[in-house]
Amino acid sequence: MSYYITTPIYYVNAEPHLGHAYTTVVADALARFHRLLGEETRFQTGTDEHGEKVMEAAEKAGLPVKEFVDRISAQFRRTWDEMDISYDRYIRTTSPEHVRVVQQVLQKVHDSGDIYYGEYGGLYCYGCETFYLERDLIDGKCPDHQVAPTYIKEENYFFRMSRYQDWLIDYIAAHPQWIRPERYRNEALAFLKEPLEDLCISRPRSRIEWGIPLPFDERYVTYVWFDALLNYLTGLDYPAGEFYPRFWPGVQHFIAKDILKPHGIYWPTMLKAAGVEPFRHLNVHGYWQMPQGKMSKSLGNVVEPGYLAQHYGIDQIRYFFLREMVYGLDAHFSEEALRTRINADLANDLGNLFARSLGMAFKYRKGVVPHPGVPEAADKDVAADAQAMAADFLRLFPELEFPKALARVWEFINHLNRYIVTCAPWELAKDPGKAQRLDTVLYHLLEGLRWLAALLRPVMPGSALKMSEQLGLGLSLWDLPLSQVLKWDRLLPGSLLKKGPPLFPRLEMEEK
RNA sequence: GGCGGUGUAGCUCAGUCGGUUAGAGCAUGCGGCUCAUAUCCGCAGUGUCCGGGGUUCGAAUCCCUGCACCGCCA
Repeated sequence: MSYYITTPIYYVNAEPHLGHAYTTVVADALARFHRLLGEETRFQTGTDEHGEKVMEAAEKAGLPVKEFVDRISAQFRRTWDEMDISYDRYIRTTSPEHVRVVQQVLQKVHDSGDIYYGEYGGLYCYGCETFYLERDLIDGKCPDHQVAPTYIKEENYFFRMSRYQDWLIDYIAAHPQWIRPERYRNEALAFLKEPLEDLCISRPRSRIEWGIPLPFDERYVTYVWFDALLNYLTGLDYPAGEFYPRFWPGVQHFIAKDILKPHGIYWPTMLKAAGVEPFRHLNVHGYWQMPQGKMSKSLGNVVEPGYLAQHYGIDQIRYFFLREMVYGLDAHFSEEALRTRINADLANDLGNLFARSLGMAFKYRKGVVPHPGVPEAADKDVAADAQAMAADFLRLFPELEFPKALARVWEFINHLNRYIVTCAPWELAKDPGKAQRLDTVLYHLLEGLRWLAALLRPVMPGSALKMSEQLGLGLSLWDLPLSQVLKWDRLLPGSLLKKGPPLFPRLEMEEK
């Protein structure tokens, strides 16, 4: 089974914020997870660069459109690089490959009769890029922009989305997990209770130039969503490239709830019309609620991922994202909550466990992994719990149950901390007759840490690597599929540990 | 206006098919340890499970209703 993991391509009319970062980190963690299991994995992100709003944003910035999109797209890419995002491909909708794919699909759907030419007149808001009905207006103005829309009548091309309504309803009904979590599946079904209208997929060039020309009518460019969604096919070099048959339809799309409609309705019907199998899952997540309410520029509470990463550390942010938000639900964001997680979970529990374990190994055994003796009950408990933790983690992670998966890992961390107190190695060290017992305890501790490093790799890649280095793990204990790494007693007695700075420095809570 | 969700400890949340004294983490208080990043371990709590009514031997859980907040659609 192969995994094709995607984030949305982010719209370049605004700079990267917390929400973009969350989607991207989740997708990255899952991609790393599948790679670790030795599964064929491909992960992609990128930017969506056409449409009227982008033109406007460029104008506002006083830049030629191309220059503007280059700049913002690069900014997104830099942010992901700073956050250790392991994308295999970075898609831009202005790239020639993408333009080619969009035109091919349009032509195909046109040829098969699912695109027709028609006339549409209505009240159009340029800000929303949408036609409005009288009843939707507030005081005759667009509800979002407070601007009176203009009546325009124009001829356009329409995609016969309505033709696939029943098919889509049946497909959703037959595949309960297809759109997940369930609340969003229900929302998609709610859309479909009303008759589906055909989708207007063109914009006249007289009005907007910044888009992909329709292959069958040069007077028009493609509607930005029809263009953007196809990036998922471009990323596999559809239709002739080698990736397409390898990775389609094993697709895991990750999106935030605001773009459920395009992904849950437009996209599957587009695929159906183009003769392409549906994706495997659409994974929809919620919003980060800010302390002052919704995140918005006017409130000045937009959080930049780059700032967080620099201030608190990449892995700290990644951990927080996955631990604090139940996938699919909204969650609260605050720097205070972040600091609390960092100190309580990372510095105190995990970081300190790691430091005290290695500290004792150096103090009592000169940094050499000892040979374990015959295990006692407490030791066997540790080994058994490690196995149980791994089993739970491996089950929960692909179900997107990140908080549960991590909480389970932390149960094991607590177990190891308790194990230390119970066995009291500092007492054993005082009695030469208990040398072998001390060896056994230290070995079990270090071996437990090795399992932690292995499992935390998708979540905190940088820290996991530091752990593996300090544990003296060679490539044979690290760069292998998890199934081979996760075997108790694999840590090699006699191998050398390495000292290092604290994995997760404790933050002072007073400072702000 | 229609549909849906949420409401549980000071805070953030878990509570499967209805079944003993309703749970976790953080914060708080007390005790223990000294290997460790003043960390760790143990103990202690505290609750009108949003209000009201109903079904049931038994309701945080099911039904009705009211309130509050949120989302989607129109």
